[in-house]
Amino acid sequence: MAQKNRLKYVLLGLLKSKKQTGYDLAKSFDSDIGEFWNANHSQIYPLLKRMEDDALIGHESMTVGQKLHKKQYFITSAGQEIFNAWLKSPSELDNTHDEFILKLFFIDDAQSPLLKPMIATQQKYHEDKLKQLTSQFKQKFSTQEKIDQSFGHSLVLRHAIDREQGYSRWLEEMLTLI
Amino acid sequence: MAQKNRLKYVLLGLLKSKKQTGYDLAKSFDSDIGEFWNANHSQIYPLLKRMEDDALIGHESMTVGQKLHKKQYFITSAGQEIFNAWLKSPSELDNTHDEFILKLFFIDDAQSPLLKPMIATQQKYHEDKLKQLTSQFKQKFSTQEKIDQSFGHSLVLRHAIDREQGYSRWLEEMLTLI
DNA sequence: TTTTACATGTAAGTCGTTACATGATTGC
DNA sequence: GCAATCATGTAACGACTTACATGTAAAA
Repeated sequence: MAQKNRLKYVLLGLLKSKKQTGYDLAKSFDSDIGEFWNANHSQIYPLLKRMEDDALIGHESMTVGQKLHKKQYFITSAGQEIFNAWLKSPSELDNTHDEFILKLFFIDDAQSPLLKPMIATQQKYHEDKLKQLTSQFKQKFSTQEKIDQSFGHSLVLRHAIDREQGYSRWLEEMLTLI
Repeated sequence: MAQKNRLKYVLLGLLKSKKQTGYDLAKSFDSDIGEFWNANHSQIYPLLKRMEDDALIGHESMTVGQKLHKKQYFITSAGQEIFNAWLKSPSELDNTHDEFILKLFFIDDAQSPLLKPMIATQQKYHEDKLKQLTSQFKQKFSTQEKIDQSFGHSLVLRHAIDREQGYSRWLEEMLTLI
């Protein structure tokens, strides 16, 4: 019953490249992957425990300094297997929950005074986003070598950039229609 | 604590134009608005009750045939007010949960044999989607008059079409890179 | 008459967010 | 010494999905 738990696969995917603590994993969502997936530590820690119960991951305990305990999680072969199976499985697409789009749907009148300010706010938002993504791409993928090393990541960032450009074009076009 | 409840505003928005039963509202998500928002009747019925408790909506009971009871819901002035306030409030954007993008992120190697079939599947999906959206647009907005009557809805559909076109272009470009 | 659509609910479970709670280490 | 960051958890709650449950009306 209920939902997908794709976060499980995200965590496996992140652990595939290196051993990490729950804290490290949580941080990944602030940069990198945060562009299209999110999770808080309060969701991550319990899930890591469940995944360990299912033998998809394991951990090594470490002590840093005098008494700070860390858990370095790693992926097991069973984890590798279900991750690979997931990669090969059919993909689903949940609809974006874009509140601006939702509001727009309900604005019947092209002359509504709400439209222009709403569009302006969105333009600002998506232009900022575009700038941010573009600089992120330049920073992360400055050489062909770096692209080759994280090919999928580069494609995904490229897509995010395309998406923002498309969004901006659409907003621009809207203005000509009102 | 926790989440947005934008569904409340969707229901208010739908009730703004006409009185409807819970069943009617649930059906709206199969067509129209379903393109970018979804809800099941099991979520809708309890929410309608709560909204009525909050005096945002009311209902008239009707009997169809011999004994079938219907509840025709309508929006109250309080409901109108909070709906209008929502339209004017800042909009948030939840990230798309696109499983294909997520998988792609984890594919480091441009030579991975997984890539081509994954892309092919996505191309098929988004081409079909595009065709479906295009015919929907033609059917719903065949005249300028119809566009003017549901201006926001037309813009939203246009956006969905743009999005699919952009997605397809990006997939096409990916193929040239591998 | 039989199937499809109309119509309304409840139950159980997972997902995800916000808040609560605690403590150690490192850099300034 | 103090602030920022590292580090790990739990609690409460709302959102959403899937399944269970029931019955009527209209159309084929």
